[in-house]
Amino acid sequence: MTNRLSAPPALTYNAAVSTIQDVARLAGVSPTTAKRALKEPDKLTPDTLARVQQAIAQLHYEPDQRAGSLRGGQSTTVGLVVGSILEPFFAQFARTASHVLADAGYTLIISENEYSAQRELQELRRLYGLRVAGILLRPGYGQDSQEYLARLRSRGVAVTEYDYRPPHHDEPSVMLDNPGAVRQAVTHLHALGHRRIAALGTYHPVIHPEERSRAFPEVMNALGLTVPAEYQRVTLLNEDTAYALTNDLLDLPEPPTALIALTGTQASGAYRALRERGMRLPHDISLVAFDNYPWTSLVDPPITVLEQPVEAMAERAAALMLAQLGHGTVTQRHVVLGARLIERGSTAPPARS
Amino acid sequence: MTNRLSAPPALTYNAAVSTIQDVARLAGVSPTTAKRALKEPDKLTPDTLARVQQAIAQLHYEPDQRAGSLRGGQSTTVGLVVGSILEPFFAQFARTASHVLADAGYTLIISENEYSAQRELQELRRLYGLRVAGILLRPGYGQDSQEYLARLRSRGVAVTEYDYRPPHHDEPSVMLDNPGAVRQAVTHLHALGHRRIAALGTYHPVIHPEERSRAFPEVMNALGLTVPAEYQRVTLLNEDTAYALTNDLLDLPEPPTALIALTGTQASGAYRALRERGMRLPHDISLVAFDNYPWTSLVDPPITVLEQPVEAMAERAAALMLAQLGHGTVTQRHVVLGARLIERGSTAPPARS
DNA sequence: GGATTGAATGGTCTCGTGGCCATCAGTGAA
DNA sequence: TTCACTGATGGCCACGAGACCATTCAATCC
Repeated sequence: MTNRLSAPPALTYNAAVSTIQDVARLAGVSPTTAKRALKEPDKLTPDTLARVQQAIAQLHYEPDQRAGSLRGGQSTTVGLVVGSILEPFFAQFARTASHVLADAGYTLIISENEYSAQRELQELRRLYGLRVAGILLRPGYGQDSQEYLARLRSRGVAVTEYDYRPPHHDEPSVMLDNPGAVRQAVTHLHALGHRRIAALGTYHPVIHPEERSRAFPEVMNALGLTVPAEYQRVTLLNEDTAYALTNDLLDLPEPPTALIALTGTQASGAYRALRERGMRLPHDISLVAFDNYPWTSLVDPPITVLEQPVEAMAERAAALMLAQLGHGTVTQRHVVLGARLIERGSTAPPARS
Repeated sequence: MTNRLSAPPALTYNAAVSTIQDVARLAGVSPTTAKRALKEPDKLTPDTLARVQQAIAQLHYEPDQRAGSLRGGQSTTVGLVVGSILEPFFAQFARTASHVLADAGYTLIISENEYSAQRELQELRRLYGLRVAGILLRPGYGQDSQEYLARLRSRGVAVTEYDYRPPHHDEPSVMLDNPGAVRQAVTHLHALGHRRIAALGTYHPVIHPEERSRAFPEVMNALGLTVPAEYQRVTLLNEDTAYALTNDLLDLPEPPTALIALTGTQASGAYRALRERGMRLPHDISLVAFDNYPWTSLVDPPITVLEQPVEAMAERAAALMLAQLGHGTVTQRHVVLGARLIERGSTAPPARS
């Protein structure tokens, strides 16, 4: 079991790869005719067609997509840039988009920017190197790649954005109705009697002008409530910062009676903090989480969540992409879909203190 | 906002795409020289090199990988076939493998077989259509694609298997030490005093000869324990069947005092069943789960798990792949890595009944 | 001083497919 | 009979980069 692996003898192997030329030779026709057996079979005599098909079957011929796309035409690959494939939102999005694109003959190439501008640029470069026909992008993480993206567009790469829409962008896009979702959460908590509500998000107006964080104070104000300044901390969107922020919020002299986690990842961090402090849901505090992640219905009590229509979002995004690639048309350039509030056990009226 | 999307005017756009020819023309050298500026810069006069680099920068030239790989050489893409990208094991595997391969200049194309033989064949075809240099495969789901896989190999596609190794396969492979992992779980429970232990797996000897299910009775026997026939039900590996099977096991006259879930997905189904029945862990029953999934440390009590070294597995698999593609060598064709038992709150001595 | 060497650069062909035009045989109408 | 037309098939070139060989020119050696 200690054999050395080395490069396979390419020549020997490649000899077994058959091309349309081989098919043509075996069938006794020209390459052009052989090709037509695949693309325009009705242009051939039934007899010729059968002969070519027989040759194709015998040689197990399968066209080389690289060569096909090289000659002027579009390539059959589409890139998908996600934040992290470990995140169920992105994984589900990738799966659904992949299905829709596969039905139209495209292959999805998934790449992660890992929430880093540098990585994003790197991944966009890689995708362009493969000459993808289009890119489905979750923008906003890598500010620096704006310029590069513009260049890609000018080179005929179709771009569709999802989940976030940067200001001044006019790419076709698919978005969640973030203000509406936040409103649902706040209204739900407000109706239960909560007044001191905090949202775990990022409030930085420039670096990451995240729609949900921006909407939260506005929605609160509309209900006659204010968000104390100490509830609005600028943080990143990951699990650890949500954990830390939750602890900080609960250490305040006037801690919130209800928490809204603006992403599924933050919900996980918040939940961990609550559990470690021995707080009981919903008695000691109420929690609403974005994203209907599997664990939210596994814990006790299950968490009240705002479910994003991930599959619908991916389907619409893929359709927008396909339209740009010349497959079908769509009427709406900018799609906005609503979230669904699923009431479970983590929300209840606040305890009387 | 109701503009119609259609195909971009390809000609206009393509005019903006620059090739090595354009670079050469702008720099006033031949295409060959221009190419050398990228591949063998030390072969050029500093003056010439600078001129070409200036042209490259000005035109934002980036090589077309398709064209490069078409000419005899290997392509720079590698396919990864996973069961489901929603499964954290696969997602983590994909991420790590992607990193390792990217460092060697390869792009990973992820595709899901969704545990279906038909889908797997379809995906393998698609990958071959793109002429990937190699395929990282979780085999065993699609029995039918064996033949196709052999054909791919004979066409020079490198194949590396992970997570499961079908009998009579000699592909380079990376496996978990499944018997050893099962032994760790059983030994742990045995030491706590458990005797009636059940494992959620699939015991079918032909359809899916899964190593873990096969190892379980053997490990039990080695400890002088037997597995009752009614504990060994043939099931699929998904969440719902694990849920149903758990309920069935607990309805038996002599229910197990400890459960081992042989996959992370089955653990989730089992946990759901236990919680719905109001059973308290670890008082009423003990639970050990394969895979250290995020939710297992989020629930109360956290679950005792067998952690797979996913990143190490992916790194080794990617290294095996790279070795076959001629990048570096490895000494071990078949890698087996051990699991780590993480004792948490879901296991304890059985209650005296 | 002519031959030799080697560095620097250029020319040409190839990969597998798609697009376009050419060819050829057969058919029907003027 | 001839011509226009159509259906079936073939020839040729382009796509963009890489491999390999050819060429040029200057420096060096005997």
